[in-house]
Amino acid sequence: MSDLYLYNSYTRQKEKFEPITPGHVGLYVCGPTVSGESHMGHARPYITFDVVNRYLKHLGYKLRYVRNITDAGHFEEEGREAIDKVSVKAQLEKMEPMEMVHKYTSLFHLGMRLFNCEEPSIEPTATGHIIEQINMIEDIIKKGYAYEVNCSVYFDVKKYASQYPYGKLSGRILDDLLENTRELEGQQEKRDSADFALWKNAPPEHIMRWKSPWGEGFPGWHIECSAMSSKYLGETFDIHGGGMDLLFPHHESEIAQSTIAHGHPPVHYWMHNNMITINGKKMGKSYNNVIKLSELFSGNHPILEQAYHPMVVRFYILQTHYRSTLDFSNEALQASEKALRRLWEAYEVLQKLVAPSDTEAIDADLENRVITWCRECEDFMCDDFNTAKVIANLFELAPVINGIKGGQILRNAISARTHGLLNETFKVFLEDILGLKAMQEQQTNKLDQVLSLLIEIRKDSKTRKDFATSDQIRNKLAEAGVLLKDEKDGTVSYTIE
RNA sequence: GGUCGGAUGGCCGAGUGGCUAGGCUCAGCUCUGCAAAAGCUGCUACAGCGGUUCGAAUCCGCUUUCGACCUCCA
Repeated sequence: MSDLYLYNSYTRQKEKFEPITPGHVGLYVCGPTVSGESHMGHARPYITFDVVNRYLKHLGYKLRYVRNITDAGHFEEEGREAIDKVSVKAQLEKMEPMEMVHKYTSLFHLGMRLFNCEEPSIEPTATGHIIEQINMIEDIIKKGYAYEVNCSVYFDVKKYASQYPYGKLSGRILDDLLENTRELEGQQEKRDSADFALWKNAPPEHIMRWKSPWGEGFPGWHIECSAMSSKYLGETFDIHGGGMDLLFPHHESEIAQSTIAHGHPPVHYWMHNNMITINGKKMGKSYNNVIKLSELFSGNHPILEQAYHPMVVRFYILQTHYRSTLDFSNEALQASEKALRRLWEAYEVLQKLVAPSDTEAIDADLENRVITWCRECEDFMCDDFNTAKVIANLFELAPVINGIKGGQILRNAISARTHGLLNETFKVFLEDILGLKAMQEQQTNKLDQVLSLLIEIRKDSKTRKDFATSDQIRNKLAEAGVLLKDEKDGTVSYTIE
């Protein structure tokens, strides 16, 4: 097993990954809040950690990957806030909470499937773990680090900070937080502004509510992840992932809660992906600049010049290192589309290439370069999941593949063994690890027969030098999105856009 | 205001001391009936100013500038 190094947000440096139990990894990733449709920004962590999940498996680890669904708390469907406050009647007309949660969970799952993200091992919901959360809160109260006020429970940050390194993960200083003069709801109840809610009393109009030792209410913002991660991964687990914007207060609070409840910090390695920006600004609900996944895939959004295939978006995200910001633009996405298409075609060419018969390479220099490019992919992934460099190397290999096919490079320039390595590298890295797949479905036999006929007719007319007919066939098919390619060997292939 | 992180060629985007990132665009060439695709060639950048060093995009300082977090937020 190669040594994997990953950047730990907690220590702010790359560290060698050492699992708690040899051969096993516990991975927890903060999942979506299903009060609205996922947008492009949400895609980043799920794709990033899908690759982490895939790569850890590739390294031979047995993985338990837990990603929660936040379906509880103080949320309302997007765009409905105003209506909610207008009247009780409006409330009767709107969806049941369960209905809304179901709708957006389904949409989220659809998005994940389109992105070719593997399913987590466990996908626990917050509403399914109210009891676990209540138990944990009771435990924290018992230990003296939480207090009840007006049927709500708050975590005593000041007390915690006097004994534990509160703020270390997010680089926060407690005194600064205490000086915070912002006026927030429920602030008066807290002993200190830095305290956070473990349980909140539900006002009469609040639709999601559960009985608890402190009255009817709902869990606080951070407790679900602590309760569910410890339930399924243990009190201490290997990797916790999420977006950088969750560093504070979410993950900082998770550490505090779990540390009190269990007596030790919950996580060995914290991983955070950076944001997707648009015009330099973070894409987010509060900025009103989101592009929803359905809009992205349909092109139905004023900013979008076209629709983008999920694989293009995935590829676009993986072309950048996960800890860098990634700025959205049509230009960048279109460039990714072309790049992916070229890379994928090279992969398909490679699969059809006849392996060289010789065990000796004619071109020793090329042989060595190919071997190096292939081998480096593993090193790049082991260096904090550098997918950008992996992709760059695959692009180094693409001209070799195309060159062999086109005859510019001799078939025996590389050895049979290296040809095998090349095949293996593309399969493993492109498909298994980066999780990319073909952008179009396999063509049906019928369509293939129809196209074969047209290709045949075109070939005849070309032989007769009737270029008007042959060009008409090619142009009309192109208009329909079927591109014909005259290959060097006289055959004709087609691709469908 | 506090904390943290960026500023790389036409665009996107890797890269922590010397060695080519890569992609897209653009130009030329090869192949082709023409095209497309593919291949080859060309395009040499690191915000600014100082400093350290034999040598810096890469280390240090300052300046300018953008952003994230500090509130729900992937």
